[in-house]
Amino acid sequence: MTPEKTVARLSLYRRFLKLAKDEGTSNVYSHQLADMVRGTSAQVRRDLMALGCSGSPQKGYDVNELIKHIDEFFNTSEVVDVILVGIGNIGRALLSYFKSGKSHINIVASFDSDRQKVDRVINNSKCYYIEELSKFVSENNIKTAILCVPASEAQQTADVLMHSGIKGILNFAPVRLKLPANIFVEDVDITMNIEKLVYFSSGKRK
Amino acid sequence: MTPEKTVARLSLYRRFLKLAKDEGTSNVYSHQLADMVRGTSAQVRRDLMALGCSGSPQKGYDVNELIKHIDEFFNTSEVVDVILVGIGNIGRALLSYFKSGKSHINIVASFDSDRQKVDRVINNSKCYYIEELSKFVSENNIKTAILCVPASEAQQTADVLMHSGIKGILNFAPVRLKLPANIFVEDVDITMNIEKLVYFSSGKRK
DNA sequence: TAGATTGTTAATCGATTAACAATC
DNA sequence: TAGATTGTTAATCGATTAACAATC
Repeated sequence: MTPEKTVARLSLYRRFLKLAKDEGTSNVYSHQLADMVRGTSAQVRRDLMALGCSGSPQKGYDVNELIKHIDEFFNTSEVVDVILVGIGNIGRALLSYFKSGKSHINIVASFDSDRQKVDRVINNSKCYYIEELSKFVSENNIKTAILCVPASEAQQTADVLMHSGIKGILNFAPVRLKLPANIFVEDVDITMNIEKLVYFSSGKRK
Repeated sequence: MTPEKTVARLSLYRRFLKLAKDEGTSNVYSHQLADMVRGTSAQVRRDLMALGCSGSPQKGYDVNELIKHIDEFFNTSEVVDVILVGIGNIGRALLSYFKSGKSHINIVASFDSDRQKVDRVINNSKCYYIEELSKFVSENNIKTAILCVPASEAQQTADVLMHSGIKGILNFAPVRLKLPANIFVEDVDITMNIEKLVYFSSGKRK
């Protein structure tokens, strides 16, 4: 229903708003939020309108009200359990990053095919053997997974995730996963990002 | 000149084509490449046309010719030196990922403000003290940087990068950098990605 | 030939941008 | 009031999609 880009921007607005709130700011203008997302103020107004938020001239938008609405949108009152598959360098970095628990997103368990890693607790989440994944996912009704396995294992692991009932995958493997359209896949493709970056920073930018 | 999305897709095409070549495939059809990028065959044909590549009915496109053209587009014959700032979990993961040297992108040096890390060689790249960054960048004519410092230090580090002559930044810090328009910034915002993922995998997807 | 794919043009779609009266 | 910002509509822009004759 809500377009992908709007969802992405709402997430960024929220981060900015929480910082603003911590600093004691009580109201913001659309152009301040626009700076945050490299967008325009009209775009921000449209996003917030879609969310049912209204502002006023002179005062702009109420920070607390916006946070409340965006929190509702993302349903942050409910903790979402997520699993992570593949304890390599990136996997470990993500576990470390999310252990803070500031977010409503919680990496409840991790999985690896390396027996040496199994049963260890890395950054608050216990590592299980990959074969236990299916059972864990269905028993705990997990819907979202972070996939950090090597490229060569990505597709077969994704298939397991799908059959276990996972509906969304954040894919760090440099491979395009072939999955049915009802599974939402978000690719984080760093090699591609760097190639793009090098291209545009080498003076070929329009 | 070339749109961002096309550049991103070309990078993906190349990866797919190299795999195909290794498997002995000599020609591909637009729909095969379309699968790779979750796009359409018409889109692929347009991208390749923009690149000056032409195919033929029945045979499609010649794999070697495409690789040649895309390599030329990305200028892969020339090794591009890139620096990395911030040896935390993500920084280390990236160094490990790029040490293979398969790509034309080479992380020549890394920088950190922690004296303990300085002078160590982590995954083929020596770590320097952050204060040496400016000198290193200008002396070695570096144009591209990967920024993995904590959010609190991101903006000030980005300012240093800019003043040193960096033109492109891959930003892993969950902060929107404020930089002039001539600096190309690519954000890798994992928190946002996960929030988006959770939203769309929780049944709210259109 | 028949059939799938090509290059290329035209139509569609959606998002962004511009514009402006209403508001505080 | 004057001025900046708001909600909202209309115009623009660009990318995607559809269409189709030409090709091997």
